[in-house]
Amino acid sequence: MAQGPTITTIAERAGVSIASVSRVLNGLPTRQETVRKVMAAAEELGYVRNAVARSLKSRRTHQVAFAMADVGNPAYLAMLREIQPVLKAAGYRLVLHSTGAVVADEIDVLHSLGERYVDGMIMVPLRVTEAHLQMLGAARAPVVVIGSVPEGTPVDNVRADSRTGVRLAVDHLHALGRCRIALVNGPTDTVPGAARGAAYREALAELGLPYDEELVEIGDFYRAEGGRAVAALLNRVSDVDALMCANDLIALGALDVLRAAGKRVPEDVAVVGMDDTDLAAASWPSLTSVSLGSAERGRVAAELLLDRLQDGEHEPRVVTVPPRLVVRASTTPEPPAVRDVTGAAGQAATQSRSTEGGGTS
Amino acid sequence: MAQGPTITTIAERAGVSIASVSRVLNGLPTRQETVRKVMAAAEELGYVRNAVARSLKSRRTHQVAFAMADVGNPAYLAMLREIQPVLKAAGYRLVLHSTGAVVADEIDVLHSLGERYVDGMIMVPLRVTEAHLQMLGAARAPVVVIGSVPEGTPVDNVRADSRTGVRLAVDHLHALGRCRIALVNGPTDTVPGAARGAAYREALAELGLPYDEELVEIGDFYRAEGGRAVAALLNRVSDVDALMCANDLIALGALDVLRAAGKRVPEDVAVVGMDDTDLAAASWPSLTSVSLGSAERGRVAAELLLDRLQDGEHEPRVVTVPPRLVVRASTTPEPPAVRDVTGAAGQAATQSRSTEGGGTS
DNA sequence: TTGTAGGCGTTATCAC
DNA sequence: GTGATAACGCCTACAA
Repeated sequence: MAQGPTITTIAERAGVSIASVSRVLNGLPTRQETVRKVMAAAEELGYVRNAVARSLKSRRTHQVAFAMADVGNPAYLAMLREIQPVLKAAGYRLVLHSTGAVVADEIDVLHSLGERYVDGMIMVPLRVTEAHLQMLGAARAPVVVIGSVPEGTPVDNVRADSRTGVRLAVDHLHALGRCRIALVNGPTDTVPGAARGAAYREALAELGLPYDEELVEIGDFYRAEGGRAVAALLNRVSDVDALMCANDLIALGALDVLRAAGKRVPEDVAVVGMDDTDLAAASWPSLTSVSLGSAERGRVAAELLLDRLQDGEHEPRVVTVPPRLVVRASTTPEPPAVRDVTGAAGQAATQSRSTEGGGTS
Repeated sequence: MAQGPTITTIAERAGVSIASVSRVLNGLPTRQETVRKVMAAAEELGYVRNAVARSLKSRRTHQVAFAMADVGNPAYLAMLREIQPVLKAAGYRLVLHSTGAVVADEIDVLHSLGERYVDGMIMVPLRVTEAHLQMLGAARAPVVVIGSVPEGTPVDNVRADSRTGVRLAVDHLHALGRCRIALVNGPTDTVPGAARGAAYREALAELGLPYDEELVEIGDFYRAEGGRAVAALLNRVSDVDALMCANDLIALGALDVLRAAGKRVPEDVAVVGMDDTDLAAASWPSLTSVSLGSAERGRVAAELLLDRLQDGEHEPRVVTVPPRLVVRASTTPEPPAVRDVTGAAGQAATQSRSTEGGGTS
């Protein structure tokens, strides 16, 4: 781990100036003889260009940050899986930020954008506060936000359509003859929690079903918490025949609790999750879930950012990714060979790439 | 997105030299009056220090790279989830590299270490070639390898114990009265594939069971491939009563195929996976799996790297993480409340943190 | 074609 | 205490 060689070292070794070395290294027109000498010296010394020095000069790091609440969340991982190859193909490295659910940390990450160690950022805020908007307005590098921001925020924005998503699910349950459809939600002060709560209410109204507060339970977006919430719900209301869960983890918790309680799924209680993560297809029974296009949102975000990194100046763009209902065993006893129902008529085919494996020694 | 202010801008604004600005910013002893002026100017200008320039000077980027074959692989993700918080707590950012299964890409990543855009690296090579060893020997920054490298390789090394892991699984199956235990493996020219193949053979020998080539099927480490391999196997051999799968994805594929073939799991065929990913607990039936301590290996690797980044020079260290058999429904009809069997007597409690959730709008 | 020199934004070593 | 000034490693006018 000795001190690595620099262009100066090479210059001395080759008996030329550092300017010539730089030229050769960058493929600028140079005499053959010089090229040979420099290349030889570089080779012998095992020279590798210093990316930091180069960035200082060029003002480009070829790095992009991805900031989300939690690396362990399968929905974010689905985004990550799409973002990574897109950026890599364009010659960018991906820097990960896991902020926890702490708003201050998100602001901090946004602040650190100013340190210029990345050329841009993709961010999935859990809550969007005034402080967020202020930082976004003052950002010194392009930012793409996954999740809705108010009109006029000067960043590109990739949205899911929770509203339609929840409606697809509720319609599906209703069509199966379910009338006591409960909502198991996460905290309502989060962006997704709020959206899904409102959408649930709307969907019921559209179907002419009454909104019953008894049928709404707030927990958190985790499996254990979801289970607890469902237990509380069942304890309170006895005639629930369907659970609309605000994400897949909650839904898995629901399955755990229902099984323990001796309820059959879907005969006694049908269950729908959200995000359509890998866990949905693997669960027991397999889980009907609303895909909000995590993978596609990630891919689109990466593409928007790359575009912005190249061109620079357009108006802020907003892209909304349509949801899809993926029907599995938790709502229909005989899973109909994975039927898909698309939310927006004939929209972009959200190709959720199959999870790949690989051993580890 | 105007040109950001630098210490020079601040110096002018505050009417002092850049040296003083730097001192104030770094908390070095300075007169109160000067401190005030500089802070005020910095505040007004919204100054954020340039990480690149700072790195050039300090020769530290406060970044660490994590390189693996595929961001989509749950085993690597388990590592990632542990690595990230450890590094973050120590003030490091994580740069992700997904190399695909391509050896050349791994070498390339190792090469890029020389660009000094990170202070160190954690790598999980799928194969370990001569080229790998050469690059590792010449590395200009500390590297920790997850997966076995030959004695004498000058890097810290965190290993799983496939051998014991496979033995735990095979013993378990044998104890359940299974005698025709098949192996569904991934490519045998990979580190894990080779290790698991050899371990299977050993485990049978120890139990006095015959090694039957008919019972070994090679596919790949993915769900679909695993399914195909199992189909081929069942087609060839009719009396298989247990499947030892080289990872969880293969095992899930096996469950798919067995179900389609009308075989009951575990009554007709017992199934064991490896890596104990989130998918194992969520699957249908839930999957008995050998945990090779992905999470712990990640955490240990991060700690070794941090230690090396601070101190610098010790001898290369080797840490082996013990496997655990996690028994679930795919081998015992009545899952015994998730019984754990530890591979090494009373070893470090591999605390596999429960996957956390979170909604996304 | 090639070399000299200045600058990217910081930090750190000097004299003052 | 503070202010010039020299690095850090690279790129690039501009001159030769």
